[in-house]
Amino acid sequence: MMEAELTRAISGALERLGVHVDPSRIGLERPSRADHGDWSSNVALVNAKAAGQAPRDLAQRLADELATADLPHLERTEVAGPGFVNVHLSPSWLHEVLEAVLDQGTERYARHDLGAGQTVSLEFVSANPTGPLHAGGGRWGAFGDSLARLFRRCGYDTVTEYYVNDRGTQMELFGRSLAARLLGEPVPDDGYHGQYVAEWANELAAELRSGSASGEDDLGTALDALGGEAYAASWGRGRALRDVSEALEAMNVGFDHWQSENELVASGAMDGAIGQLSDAGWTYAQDGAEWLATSKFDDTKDRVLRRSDGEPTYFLPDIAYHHQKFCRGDRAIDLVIDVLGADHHGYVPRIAAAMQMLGHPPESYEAIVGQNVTLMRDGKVIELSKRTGTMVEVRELIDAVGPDVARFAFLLQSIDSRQTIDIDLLSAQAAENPVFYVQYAHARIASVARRAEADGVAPRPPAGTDLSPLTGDRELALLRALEVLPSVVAIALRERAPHKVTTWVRDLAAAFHGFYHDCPILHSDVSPEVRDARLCLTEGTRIGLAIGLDLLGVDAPEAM
RNA sequence: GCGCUUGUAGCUCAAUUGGACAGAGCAUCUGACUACGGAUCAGAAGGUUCGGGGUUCGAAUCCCUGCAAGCGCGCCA
Repeated sequence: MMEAELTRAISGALERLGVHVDPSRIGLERPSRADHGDWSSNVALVNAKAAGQAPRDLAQRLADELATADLPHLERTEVAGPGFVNVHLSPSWLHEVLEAVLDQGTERYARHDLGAGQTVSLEFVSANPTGPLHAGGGRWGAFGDSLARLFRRCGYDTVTEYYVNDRGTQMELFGRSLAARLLGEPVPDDGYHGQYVAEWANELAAELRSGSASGEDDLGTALDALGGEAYAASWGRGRALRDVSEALEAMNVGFDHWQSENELVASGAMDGAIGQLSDAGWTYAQDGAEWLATSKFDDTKDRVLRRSDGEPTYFLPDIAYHHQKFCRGDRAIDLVIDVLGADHHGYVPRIAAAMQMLGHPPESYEAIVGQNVTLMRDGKVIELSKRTGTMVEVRELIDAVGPDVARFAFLLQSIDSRQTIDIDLLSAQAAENPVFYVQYAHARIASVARRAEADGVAPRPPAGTDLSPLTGDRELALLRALEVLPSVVAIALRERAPHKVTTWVRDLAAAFHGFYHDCPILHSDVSPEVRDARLCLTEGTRIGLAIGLDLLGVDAPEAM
């Protein structure tokens, strides 16, 4: 808001100086150093050459012109460094920010309409339904879910989805492994060897026994009666999905849509897609297989759609799936996003190519590729292996440290950077996890509110409280932190970087703890005017923390 | 070999995407209210932003190059 007014003022001042700059290209930022003012612009620096003036000269004339402009809260302007124009405002501008925070509350503050009228589909996790979710998968759950929350807060109609690869070789192997365990036979070499397979086989056995009329039939015939390995596979699919969804639910991650590959194929979507591709002339036959000319786009080579034995590769249903994501139900999706691990990045060019062949504009499909998680236990890397069955389940991680610590840990750093999680180290240091620092700030505020209510002073910050007493360094720092939230939300969305919210929420908590330490609120020697203003600031902070923690999918506790 | 991603304090990571003196948390050291919740606060120490060139008012960020790490390069998924 202030930013828009400043842009307008600078633009007007430049016009009066005869320098024409597109308002959208006027750079404005909040300086990191307090003595550089509240806002700073580098327009003079950037446009000096075009204006034919020395940067500092232009800056000085702009600063002078700006000083005479009708700009609310303006205290003074100055030129600094190579040609920055720094703007110093009176604290009243931050008091207005706090008023807006209190007025708009958790629902409306830092909410944008950037995506009004647009729909987005976000797919993430989509781990094969052949076992429990690996702890590394938690990163995609936390990231995808928080990104979806950012999209929603920015006004996008958002659908989250999980693709269930319940068809093909891996499912067959899974069913065979489960059946083998059930019958006490050796698990195939390339099958699933994890401990969970044995446990699930026991569950299946119990179901088979209780389902059979006599209760004594041998398991082999009971299983065969239901469909043998195929039944084991489909039973196992359901068992795995229940496990996965419960684990994600525990981390506060949910999906709007679970898309089964089997159902997709059965619906004829795959045939429709391949028909459309061949009609458009993008397919060709070679060596008995059917190919898609993805190299006509960014892909390095063409890809097989249908093997020479007639079976579709995984790629074909995937195309059909992505194609239909653009038109789920009765509404068109403007943007389809896949969140993928680095081990799948090679897959992006081919699916992007296929989407363009099907008539979707290039910018309507986006792949976010994140780095995988390395899991450690007591300082040693754990390689997950289907063969030996070694893995760490998210469930174990959540059980060990709790959902908030786990989720915060996943969202602590950029998705571009590799993440190492040592489950022992994280457990041992769970109490020092930064999430508690933030939650503690929220709980403290709740505690202050309770105390204030018990004391009968200002049950809640009354509207129209005079905020002008808020001029101390700690108070201003806290106000500044609050002021930034709307742009943090917008930037985090634009950069697809939920971790920026994590960084911000820690900053806000730090500013609050500092304020709380130095600025008594309810002490008897605090005047009612100061007390009320500080109560307002406290409530505003609570709103900011609640918004940030909600975006991160982490609880904002009233007490700890 | 080619491609994608990454390289920042002892460790784990940030850095308003080209801005001013690169910041936090752990870990180390030193301090702080008769507690509105000490799960807090203040201070100290810690840096050739992997090396080398370049672009410009200005580079951790962009370009070139070298080094190192992870991942990918199937009629597997």
